[in-house]
Amino acid sequence: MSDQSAPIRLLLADDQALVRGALAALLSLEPDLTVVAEVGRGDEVVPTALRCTPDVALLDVEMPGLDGIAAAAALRVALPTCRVLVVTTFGRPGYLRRAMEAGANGFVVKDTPARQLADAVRRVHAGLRVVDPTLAAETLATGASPLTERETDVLRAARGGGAVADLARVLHLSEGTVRNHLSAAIGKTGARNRAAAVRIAEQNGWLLGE
Amino acid sequence: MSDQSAPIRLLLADDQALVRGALAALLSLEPDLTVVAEVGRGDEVVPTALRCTPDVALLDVEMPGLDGIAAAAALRVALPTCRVLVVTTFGRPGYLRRAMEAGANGFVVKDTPARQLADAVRRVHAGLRVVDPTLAAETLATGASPLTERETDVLRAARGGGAVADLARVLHLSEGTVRNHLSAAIGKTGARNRAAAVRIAEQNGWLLGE
DNA sequence: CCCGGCCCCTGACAAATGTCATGGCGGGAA
DNA sequence: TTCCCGCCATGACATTTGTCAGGGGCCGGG
Repeated sequence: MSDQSAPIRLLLADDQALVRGALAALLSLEPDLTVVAEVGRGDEVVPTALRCTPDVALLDVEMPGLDGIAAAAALRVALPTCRVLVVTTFGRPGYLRRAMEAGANGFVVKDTPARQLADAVRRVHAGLRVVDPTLAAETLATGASPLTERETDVLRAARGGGAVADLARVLHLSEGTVRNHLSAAIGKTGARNRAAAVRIAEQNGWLLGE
Repeated sequence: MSDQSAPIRLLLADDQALVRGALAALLSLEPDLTVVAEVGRGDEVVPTALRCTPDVALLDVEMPGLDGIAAAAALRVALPTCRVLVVTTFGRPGYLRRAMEAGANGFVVKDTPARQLADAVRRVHAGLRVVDPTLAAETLATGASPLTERETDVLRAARGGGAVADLARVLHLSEGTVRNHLSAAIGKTGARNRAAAVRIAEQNGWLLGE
């Protein structure tokens, strides 16, 4: 397709070097695609993109430095001509929502067939939106996070498995306040446990952002 | 290398279709390697291998049906001529240990550079062992799991975040017994929490096997 | 044979956790 | 402005959790 025009320039961002390289190999098989840059950290996306001016950036969500959603948002303002395709391991409903709000043009889960990736890239480059339909439905069903900002903070801090006293110290809050927020989060998630609440919130992608 | 002899036949097992396909593309670039089969589930490894008779099998650890370690062990007896290279996302010390005990010939983490993968495959095919040196050291340091079988069971069941009563029901144990096992596990892991104990055990790869 | 390890259970206790009622503070919507 | 609503905080309470000290039964090695 369109072999006569200039190839689509790609930037790959994934923290696992092996899959990064493998994706590069896969996409390089297509004559109309070229990988012009690869990075392994979220905070390298914008600097590298400014240097290499890719047409499309493929961003993983789970990355050190800066998560893929935040990187997408930053890239949006730094290089508006560059389309963003988020490629992630987990089909967390919240991820899709956040990615779209951050201005991503497409969202692909890593267990879609390999052949479809190149098409997704072309679609995104053409200005179309690409979204996994199953995931889209699930996202609509799950809805946005019911958690308040502090509740999210507390839940995030609780992931490590620390006691209330620890969380209070880290968050500069009273122990009672922490317990209140936790209780609220437990109620909203429908869990009966702090641990279960963390798990549920995580699965829904409500705990993004460090 | 050795373009004149028959190419090395490969089987790929990874639950994420995209990385599976990408790895296939990457390895197919090498003239002396051929991908003869791809599967997305652990329990498909042996049947497919018997049909396709690969020389080397690349197995992910996290897979539905059967984890990569168990698949490696099964493959070992079903098709002894086939070498096994475990390729995994997480450098859990316990994974490496278990993989070696299961008869794997090599162990590669997914954030090693892409170029090294083909070499690893060739080394394994030549009968050599391939192991990430950093991870090997860490494995030696961490040692085998100190957890007893029941302690492991209880900890596994506790991942969901259920209360003691729930675990007791699932495991057909008294609540007191569950608490005792949990307490022991907490002590051995050095945690001060059930949740933290689960986290630590998981990170060390002590919770494998459904 | 006896000892030690693992397993299962009991009962009791201290500590952590989850819930509730209550109240003050601030900002945004009606 | 008034009235929510989120946020922070207290204190009190019931429940859950983690710990400890027991007690049995089953093995396998010294």
